[in-house]
Amino acid sequence: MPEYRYDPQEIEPRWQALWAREHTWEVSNEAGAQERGEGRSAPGGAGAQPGGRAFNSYVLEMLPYPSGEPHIGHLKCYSVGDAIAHFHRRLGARVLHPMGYDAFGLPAENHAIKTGVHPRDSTQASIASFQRQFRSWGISIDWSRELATCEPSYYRWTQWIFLELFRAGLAYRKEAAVKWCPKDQTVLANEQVDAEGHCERCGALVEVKQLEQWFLRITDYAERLLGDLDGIEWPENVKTMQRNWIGRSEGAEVTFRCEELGVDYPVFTTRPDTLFGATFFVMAPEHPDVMRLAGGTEHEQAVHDYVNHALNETNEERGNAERPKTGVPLGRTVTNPVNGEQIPMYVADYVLMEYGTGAIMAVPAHDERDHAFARAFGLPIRRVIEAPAENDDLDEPPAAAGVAGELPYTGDGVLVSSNPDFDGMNNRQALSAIVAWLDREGKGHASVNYRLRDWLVSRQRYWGAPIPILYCERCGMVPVPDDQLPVELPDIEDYTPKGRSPLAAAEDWVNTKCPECGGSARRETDTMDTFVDSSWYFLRYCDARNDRAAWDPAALREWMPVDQYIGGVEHAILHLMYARFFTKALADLGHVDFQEPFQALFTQGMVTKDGAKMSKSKGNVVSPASIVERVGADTARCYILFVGPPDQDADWSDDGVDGVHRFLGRLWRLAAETAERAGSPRAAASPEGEAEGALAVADAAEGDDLALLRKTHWAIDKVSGDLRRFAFNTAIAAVMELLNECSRLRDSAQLETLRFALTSAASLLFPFAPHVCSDIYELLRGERVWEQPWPQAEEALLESEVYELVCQVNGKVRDRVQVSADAGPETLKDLCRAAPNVRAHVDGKEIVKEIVVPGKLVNLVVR
RNA sequence: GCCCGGGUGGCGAAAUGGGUAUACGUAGUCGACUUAAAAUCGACAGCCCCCGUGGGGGGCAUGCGGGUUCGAAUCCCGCCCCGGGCACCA
Repeated sequence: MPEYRYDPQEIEPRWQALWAREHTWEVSNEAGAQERGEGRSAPGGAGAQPGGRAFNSYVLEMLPYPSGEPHIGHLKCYSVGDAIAHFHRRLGARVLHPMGYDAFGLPAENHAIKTGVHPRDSTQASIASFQRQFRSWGISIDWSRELATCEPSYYRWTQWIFLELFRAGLAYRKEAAVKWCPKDQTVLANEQVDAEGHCERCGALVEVKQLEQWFLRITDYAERLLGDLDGIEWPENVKTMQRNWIGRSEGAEVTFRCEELGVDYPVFTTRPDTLFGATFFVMAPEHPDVMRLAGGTEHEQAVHDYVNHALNETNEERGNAERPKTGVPLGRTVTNPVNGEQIPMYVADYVLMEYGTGAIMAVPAHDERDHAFARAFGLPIRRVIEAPAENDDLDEPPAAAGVAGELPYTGDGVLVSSNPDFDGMNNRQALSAIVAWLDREGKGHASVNYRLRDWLVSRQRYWGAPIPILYCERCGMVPVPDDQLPVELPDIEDYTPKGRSPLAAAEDWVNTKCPECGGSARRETDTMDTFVDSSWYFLRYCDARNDRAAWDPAALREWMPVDQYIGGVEHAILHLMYARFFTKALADLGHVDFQEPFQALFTQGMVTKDGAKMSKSKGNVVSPASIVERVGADTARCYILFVGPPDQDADWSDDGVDGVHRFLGRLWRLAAETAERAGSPRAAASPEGEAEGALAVADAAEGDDLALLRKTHWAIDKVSGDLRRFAFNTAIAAVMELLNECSRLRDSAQLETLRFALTSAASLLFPFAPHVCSDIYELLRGERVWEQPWPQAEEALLESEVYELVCQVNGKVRDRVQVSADAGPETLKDLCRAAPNVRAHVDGKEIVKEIVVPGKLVNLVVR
């Protein structure tokens, strides 16, 4: 017998070449279009589509940001996604599984600043490297739909969407505070400012500057973004993160009036029940009225200094809730609308301009922050809620609400020292009553507030999609007409930002004609946040080569929403929220007819080395290319899925990789030897009826043949179930068990049985190790495994006519006996009592209870 | 501080609805093949104790302490540790 050597370096390129040559993983839109109206259905399970009718499935991994080479996290993400894509195909789906690149962004631009290499060139080089490696991993991608967000043919439509949002009032300009380096004369991204507030490049103290910025009105969608989370199959932790980010709070808006200036100041509060305990009023340093209020008072200078200082603090400093409260009086008072009291006004940095109205009523008795401020400034603290007497019943307040007698008390209780109408009332009832009263008096109303802020999308950067807006001296802000899109990014020499976007220096490009009046106009020089590019790419894949529209609605109807989205949990908030927002906005504009882009989401865990995140500085980076070169892509992919549950972090171990490599080698060698023995050489297509042949074996099977058949069907059942719950690690373990059984019985079982078992192993392992399994399937059957339906487990072979009954005494296993599968409870009890070691433990004692779990165990309770 | 994950052999892990804890893989030990090694193949293997040639028996083990149950890694209560997210959001 010849010696067989498993050689992935020979096997893998051979199959990759075939898939490329035959465009195996490409799907057209037309075929599906004919089936439209059949109703889409998720692959609920093998045989979910009786009659084998094709259904559509869109399997998508988050598109990579092409920088350098793919890392191990990419390998994990695409190994998971490809396994799902293959599984869906074999269940009968037409699978859309595309690839693209999130190709605009800061790293390429910073690289350009350092080296002068155009971002387009470095990005293109990186994309080439990603393409090469994805092909070398054998990922089943429909390359005909490939895209990069930096191509004009793509960002033309990014710009079109921006203008659609603009025309709908969802994109707008507003002054906003940005980080500004006075020495470099440039706007800085938050990441470019160090913890102490210095410019990363020159070390100068960074200032805050108000500049006109572009925003997208995502806050209009807060309620829908929150509510629609209930209808999608996402991990609970991701939903929770989005809910927290949206941060819905119910409460009331209440108006406090400054009589001296005759100005009303509304505040938002979640606790209108504590209104009678408001003893002062605080405004954020950014509040536009602060200087006007302090003007002419003895505090004017102090307020000026305080505000200046506060505005120049870093987010880290401002955000630290632990540090002592600071602030200064404004020298004015406002009227508390519920009792007419004049309460003093302050400015303090613990109040945020971005939330609510930028001003708060302070209730020091029932809010920890207000309490701390009142203590620091010697302000009155008035208790208006009395905690329930004692925690002597089940309704004890949560520990977080504080101890009953102490202040601040944030729990529930009974209103006191408020007003005869409300005193004695439970605070939750009083809350509604007070809001109703405010409403009647015109002094307030119920209100909902969100933590979510509008999305700042303009960047003073070069390597992004230009914002397609013109500024005409006569007509003002003018959108670039659709027929003039894309607004192409001009080539420039100097990428360093100088006060404005680097694009501002391209005078020829900036100066243009107004499409409305023909007069001179200037282009917007800011570019878009790269998150805009990635907020709609999944739509473009459905119709990637359309040059007349962003997509044909029919194409979206065929594929959207994405059936299974896969990516890192680090995108739980921003990308996934923005993509949902775009989808809803586009639905409102009539461009799509669904509300959620991603029906199901899977978030994969991180891959670490020696327990630490891989990083160049730590020198613990494992490069996928080196692994593939050493042991092949099948091993790399299987290992990353075998090492543990894919949603959890996994630590890379070279020993583990070798183990999986040995396993694939054993499988391939045994298959090759078996093929040789069976005289079924490669490419000589085997005769019809192979599967029936195996079944014929099943009918008559006994002994080792039956054992091997049973193991095979057990594995089919196990892997099918495991794939549905993303338990790839146990699926692979099940195929390992099957192979171990094959090895054990290789000489005692019939050749046909062995061939059937190995064919099944290859079929089941194919979603994880496509090359070697294609090779094995061809060796044993002369057929293409990816064209075969997913195997079905025979019910009859999943059950055995005997099993091992566990015999327990007082819950401890004392013996095991072989019993017939159809034995009744009484028989089982008898057999258990008769077991030798059970008798030893029962002897001389009284059996008080007998528990029977048919198919599993009998437990005798003795005294 | 708040909200999520997680804690099981030397290591990665499994146990899918309360029912045989430790599947599978690693590293390890022993054996076969070999002049030798690697590779490959086969066997053993949670910890402790007892009897014994083979083999068998008992006790203890799923972060810690309680509880529910015939029976708990799994459910409940109270803690400890590790990782992640949010964090002055009124």
